[in-house]
Amino acid sequence: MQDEHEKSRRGRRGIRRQDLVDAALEMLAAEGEQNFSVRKLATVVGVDGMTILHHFKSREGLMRALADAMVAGLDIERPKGAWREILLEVAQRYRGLAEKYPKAFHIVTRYQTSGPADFELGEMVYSALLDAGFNEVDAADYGMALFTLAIGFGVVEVGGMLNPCTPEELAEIEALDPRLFPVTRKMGPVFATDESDRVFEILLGSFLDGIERALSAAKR
Amino acid sequence: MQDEHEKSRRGRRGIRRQDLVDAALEMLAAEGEQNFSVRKLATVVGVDGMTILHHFKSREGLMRALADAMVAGLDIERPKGAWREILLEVAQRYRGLAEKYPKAFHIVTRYQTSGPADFELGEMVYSALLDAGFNEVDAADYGMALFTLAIGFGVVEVGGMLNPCTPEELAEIEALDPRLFPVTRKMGPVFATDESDRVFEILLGSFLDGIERALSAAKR
DNA sequence: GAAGTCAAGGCTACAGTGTAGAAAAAATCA
DNA sequence: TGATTTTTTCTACACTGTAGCCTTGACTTC
Repeated sequence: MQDEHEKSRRGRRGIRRQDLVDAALEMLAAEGEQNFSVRKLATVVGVDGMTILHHFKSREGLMRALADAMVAGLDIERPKGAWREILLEVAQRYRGLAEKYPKAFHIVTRYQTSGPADFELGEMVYSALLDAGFNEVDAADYGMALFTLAIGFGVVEVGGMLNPCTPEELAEIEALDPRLFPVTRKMGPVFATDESDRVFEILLGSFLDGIERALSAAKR
Repeated sequence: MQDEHEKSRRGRRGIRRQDLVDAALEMLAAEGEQNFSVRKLATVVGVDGMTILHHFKSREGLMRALADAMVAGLDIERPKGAWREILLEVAQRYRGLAEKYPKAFHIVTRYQTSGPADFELGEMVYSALLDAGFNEVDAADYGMALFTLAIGFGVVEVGGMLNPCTPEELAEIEALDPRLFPVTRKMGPVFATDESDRVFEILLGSFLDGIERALSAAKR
């Protein structure tokens, strides 16, 4: 917290905190949280394991730093467009982040308590909603809904739920009793196609349309 | 998998698989994944740790069983109402499940690959969407969107992002530069209120409205 | 310059973890 | 009965996060 402005300071052996975060993020995204360990990271970076813990207090402290680094990596420059473009951009960036760190993105939900961690991001979204015509209470609710939608979708997507059915899963569906599960059996082939883009479009589109409807209802 | 139909069979020492799952779920929900261990569970149940691993092959196998047990615990009886009531019910049940197991719900996203694990749940949702007038492709997409929305919201909510701001977080907001973050500062008091119900309502409401719009557009 | 202060970084030790494999005990089958 | 399979336990091993103590270097202060 207090040394937020001197991230690039390096110690005696040239260890920059940012380098540790970058290497940790790469390893975490590649191997997953279960196979990630402080000691493995240490050998990759070439330092003693305890050095890393000295920088982040604990494994959990490191994880928290990684979550912060990820949302900081969104780096959205404030766009000039209307509120709809802004919100769309934010959601797409979150999705891109999830796809960039498939096995690491879920930790964002664990350490991001009470709203967006990045204040610039929040300022951008909430001011867009106020400009659109919401009062402060509604702007807060719809803004939180956007972050919830974006992050929630990302977690579910990288969790694999939107992946096309594997042949084994498809076989499992086709082994179902057609009298008990007629619909699921009939739709089997559809589940074998990639639906993720369409699901994202449906969820975000209906949410943005819902905003428009709420705005026009308020003006009336 | 192969002994799905004989869950209540008990071995020499009267250990039922379901008892292990129940105890594990309770411990996991109470202590969180980080503080959960197979050995701790074993001492609580009163057996050797390796006995549990024999039943579930590995820690990951146990976790997978817990994820399955959670979605099985949704136990939604097929309601008679229109599609809108059915989808609303499913989403609310998922939210209730997340709130029942706050520290455990996120594992659902990790092991639930390619659609809802519970085929009865899927059959219910997809047939409702077909009855509403969707073709099979659209029904699949909108159904997946519902599960994504429900599970994603649950994960974000139990992660704490929708909790009201704590006094410390509020102080942090009020310490921001008013020239750089005018909106965020002005909205501080709003963030200190509980927005979770409203966010759920907004997201689910606009999604269901989006379905209605898509249906009427298709009929035209 | 010298002395003192403090953070960076490394070493060791410890309790706890998941897992593999062998062994014992009970249940099941012939 | 005897043979075999499954359940349960035991033992051992590599690995984990963490605490405490140490050395080293950079910095401040006189």
